[in-house]
Amino acid sequence: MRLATWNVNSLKARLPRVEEWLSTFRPDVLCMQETKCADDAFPLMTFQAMGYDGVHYGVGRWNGVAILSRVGIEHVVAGFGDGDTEDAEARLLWGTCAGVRIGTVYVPNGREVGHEQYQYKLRWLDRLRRKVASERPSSEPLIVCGDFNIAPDDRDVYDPAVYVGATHVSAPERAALQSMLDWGMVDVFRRFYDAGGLFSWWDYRAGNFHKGKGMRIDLILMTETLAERATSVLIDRNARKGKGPSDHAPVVVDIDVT
DNA sequence: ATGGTCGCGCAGCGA
Repeated sequence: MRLATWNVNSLKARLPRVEEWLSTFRPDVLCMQETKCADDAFPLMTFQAMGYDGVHYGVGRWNGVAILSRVGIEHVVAGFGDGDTEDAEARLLWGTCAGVRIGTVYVPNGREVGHEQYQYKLRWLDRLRRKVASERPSSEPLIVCGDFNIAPDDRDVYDPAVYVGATHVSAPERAALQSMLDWGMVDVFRRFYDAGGLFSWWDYRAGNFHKGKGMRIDLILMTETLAERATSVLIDRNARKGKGPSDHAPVVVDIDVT
């Protein structure tokens, strides 16, 4: 199975790039974040014409998540579906593709440390951890991928000094991510790369992409039973180049599920 | 030149 995650930063603005990318990589599953569209504006037929089924959860303008699959999508759940009051923002969507339970996540940005949005981010991450643990036993195949808005460690930012005191690197955020890893999820990218300087997001401003000033905040977490079958991972930074890119690059994993 | 970007949606905010 080839699975990818990509924060597209508006599906409407990015559709030509997404179509081009799909036809090149032909993933079995593509999880998207920040579609910024409502469900009735999701261009499902465009994807169907390319052989993909798709589900979307969004209310327009901000956030919005989607899953495309050419190996089927079943048991779709929008949001946490944990019985508590549903989050007002569309940041989480689940589906089962070829027997693998998959969640696409757009973790809140947090704005700045201590901000009300930062507290929301930490609460959201804790709720995600509980949701993940209730979704499947850690011994079973489970993938949670997307824009976590967390750089797992200092290798994942271009200059740790720049980010002292900032969101995305704070100890509580990293601890929240670590608690999911402790439960049994693997940041599969790190199974293949030890180096720093390998990023998935670069600010549009000030030519940061061309200066190599980025962060790795788009993650594919999977349970060990899948991670041990992963055969390759890459961040397609070519997708960040050229005219009209998202500020995020897709992350792709190949898993031998035969 | 002394900042430098996008997207949404039409001002200014969020990232």
